[in-house]
Amino acid sequence: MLNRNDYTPLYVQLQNIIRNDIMSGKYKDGEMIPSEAQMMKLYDVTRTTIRKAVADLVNEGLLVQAQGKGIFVTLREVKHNIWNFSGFTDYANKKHETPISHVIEHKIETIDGESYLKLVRTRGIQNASNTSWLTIDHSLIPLAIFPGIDQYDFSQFSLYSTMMDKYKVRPHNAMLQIIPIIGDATTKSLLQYEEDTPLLKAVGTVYSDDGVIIEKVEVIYGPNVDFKMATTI
Amino acid sequence: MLNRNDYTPLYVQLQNIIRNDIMSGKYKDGEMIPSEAQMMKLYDVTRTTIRKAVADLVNEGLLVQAQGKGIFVTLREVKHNIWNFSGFTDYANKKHETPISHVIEHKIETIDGESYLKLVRTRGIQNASNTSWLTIDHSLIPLAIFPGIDQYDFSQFSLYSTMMDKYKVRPHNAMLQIIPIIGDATTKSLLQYEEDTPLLKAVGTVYSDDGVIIEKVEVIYGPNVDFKMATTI
DNA sequence: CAGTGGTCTAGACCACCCT
DNA sequence: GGGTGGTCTAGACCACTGT
Repeated sequence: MLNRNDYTPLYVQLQNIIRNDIMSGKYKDGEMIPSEAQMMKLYDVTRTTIRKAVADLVNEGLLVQAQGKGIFVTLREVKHNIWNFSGFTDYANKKHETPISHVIEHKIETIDGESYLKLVRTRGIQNASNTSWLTIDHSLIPLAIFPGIDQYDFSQFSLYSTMMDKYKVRPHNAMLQIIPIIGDATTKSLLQYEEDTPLLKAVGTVYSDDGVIIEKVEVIYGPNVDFKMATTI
Repeated sequence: MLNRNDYTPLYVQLQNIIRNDIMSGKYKDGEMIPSEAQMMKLYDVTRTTIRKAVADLVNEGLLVQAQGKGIFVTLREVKHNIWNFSGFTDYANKKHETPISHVIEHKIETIDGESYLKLVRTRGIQNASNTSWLTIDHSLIPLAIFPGIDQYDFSQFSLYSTMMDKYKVRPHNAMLQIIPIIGDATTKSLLQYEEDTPLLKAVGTVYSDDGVIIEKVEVIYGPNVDFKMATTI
């Protein structure tokens, strides 16, 4: 039942109840769950609260609503919409998820006489019980522009926040190429999937306001990541 | 302004207005749009309606809301797109190549009580001696908006030119999702490649100035197409 | 017809952010 | 403090679905 003294919003509590009922098998795939009117009585909240809870679950892809029929369970892949470079952390927070980074590689590398911090990370979100890894990021950060940036621990701190806060350099735009790939064994194990699902990789360069290259980046997106964009024609 | 006699829900009308204001550059990337309270006065609807409109656009990834701050545009504008929807013809001409279209399917189809022209084409460029096919396009064009558009031969005429010239409807913006796929046998034979190279597919919706859906589109890009973009962070 | 979700109104109180 | 979004209440009328 709902706890009105809890600081957790009622609609979140309600979502958890519904999610649980689905996961525990009380409501099975394709089956109808109680109608909005029934849930109003059942949980003693208004329809707005019910609809907010349901709308979010519809958005997650766990439920579908059909006018005149009811609310039905549709178990399928949960898709996320982050192709953004701009802030994995922001994205995760917005979704009420906890962002996680794991540093795989962190070393200084010299390429064509230039020193870079090479950073390889996996990034994901952690909810309640389990962690899902979403991307593998390879970054090269020029030490000439960010001297000493190799001291920071980027499993804890956001790369872009550090650039802005400590170096007063703001990532501004990026040139990217999108490439479809078949993940190799390492990729599969890092992103925890099995089949030969093709993935997306973005390869490109990130520039500051001044047009200086501040990062060369390569991001592999896992099978659960949605890559959405808007464009003018 | 909103039209209360229109059968279109107010929040949809509102979404179209906001989407348009973003696409037209009235609200720029990163900028704040009017607050919920301001929009209540501006459009004379309740906050619920505003919030519904905004919530959907947040979900589309066009806006973000920040408590205590406001509603902000997060348009990741694609500036250079080799793959553009805006006119395969234009693109080819710019490259001094001759564009070619081949119509594979051209028929009327009814989906959910709506009639559409279903158009499947392969498109490519022809230079000197040989032709290379670059994309496979699936389009659904609503006949309610383009009555009689099925009479035109789209191996000869550009779809968008026809829309503009004959129907005075201008494609304005698109919402797309990019998906990596493995081509099936048909795809391989149409795009003339052999190996199990993964390809890119764009699935989305094209809107006119008025926010009306004028095309549902699915484009498969062949192995020779570069998918590049520039974006602000 | 009764039951379902879809839309909308008119309020209320709160937590958060900035100055 | 004043403005912002976040949550919630208590209604209303409508369109759609099934029997």
